[in-house]
Amino acid sequence: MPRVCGQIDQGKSEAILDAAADVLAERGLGASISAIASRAGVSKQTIYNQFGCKTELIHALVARRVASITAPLRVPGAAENPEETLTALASTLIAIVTNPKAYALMRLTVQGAGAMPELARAVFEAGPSSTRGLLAQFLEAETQAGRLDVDDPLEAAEMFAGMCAGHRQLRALLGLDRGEDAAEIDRLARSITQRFLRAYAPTSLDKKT
Amino acid sequence: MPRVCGQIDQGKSEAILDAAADVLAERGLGASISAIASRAGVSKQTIYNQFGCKTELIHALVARRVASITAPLRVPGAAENPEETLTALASTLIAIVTNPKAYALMRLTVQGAGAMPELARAVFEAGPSSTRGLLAQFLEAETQAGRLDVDDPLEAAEMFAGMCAGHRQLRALLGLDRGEDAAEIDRLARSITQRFLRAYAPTSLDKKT
DNA sequence: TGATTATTGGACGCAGCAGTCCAGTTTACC
DNA sequence: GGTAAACTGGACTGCTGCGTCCAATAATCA
Repeated sequence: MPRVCGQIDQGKSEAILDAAADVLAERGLGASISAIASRAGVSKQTIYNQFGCKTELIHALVARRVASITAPLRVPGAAENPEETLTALASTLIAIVTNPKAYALMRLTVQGAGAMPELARAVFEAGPSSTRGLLAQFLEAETQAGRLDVDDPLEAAEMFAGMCAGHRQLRALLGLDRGEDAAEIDRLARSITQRFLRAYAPTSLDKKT
Repeated sequence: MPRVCGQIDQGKSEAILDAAADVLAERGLGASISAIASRAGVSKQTIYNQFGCKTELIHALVARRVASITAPLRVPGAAENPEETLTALASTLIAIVTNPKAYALMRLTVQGAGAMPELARAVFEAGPSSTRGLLAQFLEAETQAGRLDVDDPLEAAEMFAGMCAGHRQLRALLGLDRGEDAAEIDRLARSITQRFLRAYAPTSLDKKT
């Protein structure tokens, strides 16, 4: 059912990627193209017409997913109040780590790390790595403003991210988690932020609000 | 070359597990029994004689590896000085996270999480989960002794573990890391411990040593 | 030395999957 | 209505892997 001659059917393309995401999440990288085609309600040949090979399909899927997952990850510019900024970021990080789509993607990437190292690197750079960089910039600015005392911003950013991830990331990758309550995420985010601020508070001054 | 009639050759058994560890680390769960047999210098049939099927072989391998990896993970009893205890634990945790054998095992477990969920749970319980429990006990004791002020020991233990793991665990799982310098591990462990102690220091008292 | 048993290596059956091919059909455009 | 393009679905090739089978071999024990 081609809508535009000489052109690929965008609707089918999306349907294929959606189906691929589902099936790959369920069965891992070993999922067959036939299974994806069935799920998408599409012929196997159509998938090959549009993506060429399985690897290309996975690349396309990952690119789309990375974009949608990392979208809320913009660290706000230096606000007056680092606590609110960091709490918001912590919430986002925890939500992402425990988000089924995100860890399905990450599990896929771990599985394919051997066969497609470029993909592993791309996912890491687009997600965790770039977030760490942005957070480090924020921490550095706060330090210059005298509201924090961070000697090594990258290291501190990594600690903050690690505190948010905890074992949740591993549990999610191992399929042991069924998601986190929104209220619990909020509580955790506040707790983490408060501890982090104590750890990096300027030594000579009392901590304000 | 059977050494003892009616008995399985233990030496060969070990050789098979060693080879399986290598080959599975290189090629992931998709590695073939033939490849493992070749590496072990053993016939494929011998593997089936001793382990029955591929799944059993992997279970045996994982059991052995988990034991060897988690061996150094005993948290010492409450020492007089929490800083030394925590620094030592942080070093161990970082070393494990960046230890090729450990993350090869974890990658394997993540890959097989779909097909063998019991194995995923067992690995998680034996490793990260039990460590967190031990650390939580230590933090609770230190709190009762007045040297720390930890309201939620399990949560704090998870934060500590997260600070140690950082992105290193993910990088290792994705095959982006080539291990960490021993000096760097030591420096990191001290840095993490100091920040953690500041975050959880008793509020009304100055921090000693 | 003779009996027993594990090991070996190669062949085999079976199954699943990547990717191709093609005849027939549907759809869009002119 | 006619044409060109994409889609369908099913058959097909080629490959790889699991797990089995078996005749020959080597090592142990009595």
